[in-house]
Amino acid sequence: MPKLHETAEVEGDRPAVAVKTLAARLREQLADDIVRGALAPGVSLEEAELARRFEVSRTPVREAIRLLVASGLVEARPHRSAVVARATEVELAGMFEALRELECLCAGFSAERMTAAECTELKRIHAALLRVVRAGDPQRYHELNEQFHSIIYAGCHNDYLERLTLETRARIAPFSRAQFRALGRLARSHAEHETIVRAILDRKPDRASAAMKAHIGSVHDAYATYRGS
Amino acid sequence: MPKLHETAEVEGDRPAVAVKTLAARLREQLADDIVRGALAPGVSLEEAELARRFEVSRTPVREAIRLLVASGLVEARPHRSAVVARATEVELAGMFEALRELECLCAGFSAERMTAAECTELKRIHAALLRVVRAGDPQRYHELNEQFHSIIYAGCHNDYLERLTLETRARIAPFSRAQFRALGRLARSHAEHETIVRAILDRKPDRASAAMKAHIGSVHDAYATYRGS
DNA sequence: GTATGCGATTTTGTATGCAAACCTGCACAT
DNA sequence: ATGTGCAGGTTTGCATACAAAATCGCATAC
Repeated sequence: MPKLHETAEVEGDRPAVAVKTLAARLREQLADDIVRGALAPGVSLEEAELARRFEVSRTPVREAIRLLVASGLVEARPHRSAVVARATEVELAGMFEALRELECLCAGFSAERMTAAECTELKRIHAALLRVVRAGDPQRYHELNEQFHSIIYAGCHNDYLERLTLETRARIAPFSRAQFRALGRLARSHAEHETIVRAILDRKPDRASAAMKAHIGSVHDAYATYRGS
Repeated sequence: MPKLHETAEVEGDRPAVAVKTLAARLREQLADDIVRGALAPGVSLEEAELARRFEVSRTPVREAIRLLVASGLVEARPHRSAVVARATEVELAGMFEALRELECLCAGFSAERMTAAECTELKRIHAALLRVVRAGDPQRYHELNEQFHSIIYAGCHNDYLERLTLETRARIAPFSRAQFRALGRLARSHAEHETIVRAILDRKPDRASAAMKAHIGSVHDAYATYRGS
C-alpha cells in the first residue's frame, strides 16, 4: 500500500511545485496516522520496520521521526525506539487549557479581522453543520466541525497564531477520539457555534472569545466525562 | 572550539543521566547560536561545512537541522541549503502579537497559581532588576529580564503553555536584538514590571494580564521604533 | 518464586558512497 | 545590454555499512 516512491507527476505545467522528499512525505503520512488514531500513543516506531513498510532506507525514516519529535507528536530517547507521544492526565489538561485559550484568541481576532469572504464561508459551514445535526451523523459532524474551527483560526489573520492553534489541536487529537458520540452533544455544539458565529459577524471580539471559551469548556467537560474523570 | 566529541563525563554517579547524541548537542548549539544572534537570519547552513566545523559526519548535522526546521528556527527546501529562518514584517508582527497574548495568558494564570516559593523568586528577580536599572547595565538587564518573564511562564503551571511561550520568544529573538539600548527604557520597563508583580502577588488575574499586555505593547513599540517602521 | 548476571540479538547512532538536483559562469544569440 | 543554454562543480537526498547501546532470554543464586 505505501506508494511513497511514485515519481509524483507534476500536476499542470507549473514549474514552481517543489517536489517533496521521501522524508517529508513520510512525515506527513506518519503525522496523519497519529492524528487520525491509526497509530495510538505508545506505539513503537521502529526504524527498520517502517523502512520495510514504506520500502525506503532508514535514513528518510529517521529524518521523518526527528521532524515529528520536534513537533511533539513523537517522543524519543537515545538508543531507544521512538514511540507515538503519550501524555499524562496533567499534561493533557494543560494542552486542553492551552487549546481553549488559543481558540479564544483566534475567535477574538476573527471578530475583528475576518473578511467578507471568510464570513460567508463561516456561515456556509455553519449551515452545513446544521444539516448534519439533523441527519445525525457524528463522523461527518466531526469533520465539518474541524473545518468550522479551522476557519476561525485562519480568520485571525495571524499565520503564526493559526499554526500554533492547528498544531495544538493535532497534538491533542490522538487523545480525544470519540467525542461526539451522543447526539445531544451535536445539537448543543451547534447551538454554541451559533453564538460564536453571531459574535464574529457582529464584530464583537469579547463576545466571540467568551462564546468560544464556553464552547470549548463544554467539549472538554464531555471529554472528561467520557474518560471517567 | 567545537568540543562536541568529548566523552561527556558523567557528573556524579547518577546512572540516570541520558547521554545526549551528537545530533541533540548539535541542535542545542545551533539553536543557541541562532537565538543569541551569532547566526543571523538568512545565513546558510551548509551540511558539509557544519560537519567539518564540528568534526562529525553529515548525518548528525542533517538530523540537527531537521529538528531546527520543525521548531521554526531554520527553513529548508528540497535540494537547497537550509538557512536560518527569515521573517517578513507581517510574519514578525504576527509572532509579536502571539507572544504578547501568550505572555498575558501566563501572567493571568500565574496570578491564580503561583506558589509562595515562586512569588518569592519573582520578587527576588524584580529587586535584582531594580539594582541593574540603577547601575545602568542594559546587557545585564536583558538577561535578568528574560528570567523575570520566564518565571511568569513557569508560574502558570501549564507545561505546554510554558513551552509554547518559551519557543515563541526564542523564535522572535533573532529579530529583536538591541531592544534596551536607551536607559529610559530600562526604568520604564521596571516600572511596568512593578505593576505586573503587584497584580500577581495580589492574585488578580485580569490585572496581571492587562499589565502584561501594556508592558509587551511598549516593548513592541520600542522595537518598531528601532526598526524604523 | 524472585532476583541477578551474562551473552546473543536487536536496534539505534554515526560514517561514508553515490546519484540526482541545483547553482555558477561563460559562451553565444538576440 | 539582456536573455538562453549548457558544461562543470557543488550540495543535497537516499542507501548502506559498521560500531555502540539497549533489550531479551536464560541460566543461576538466594
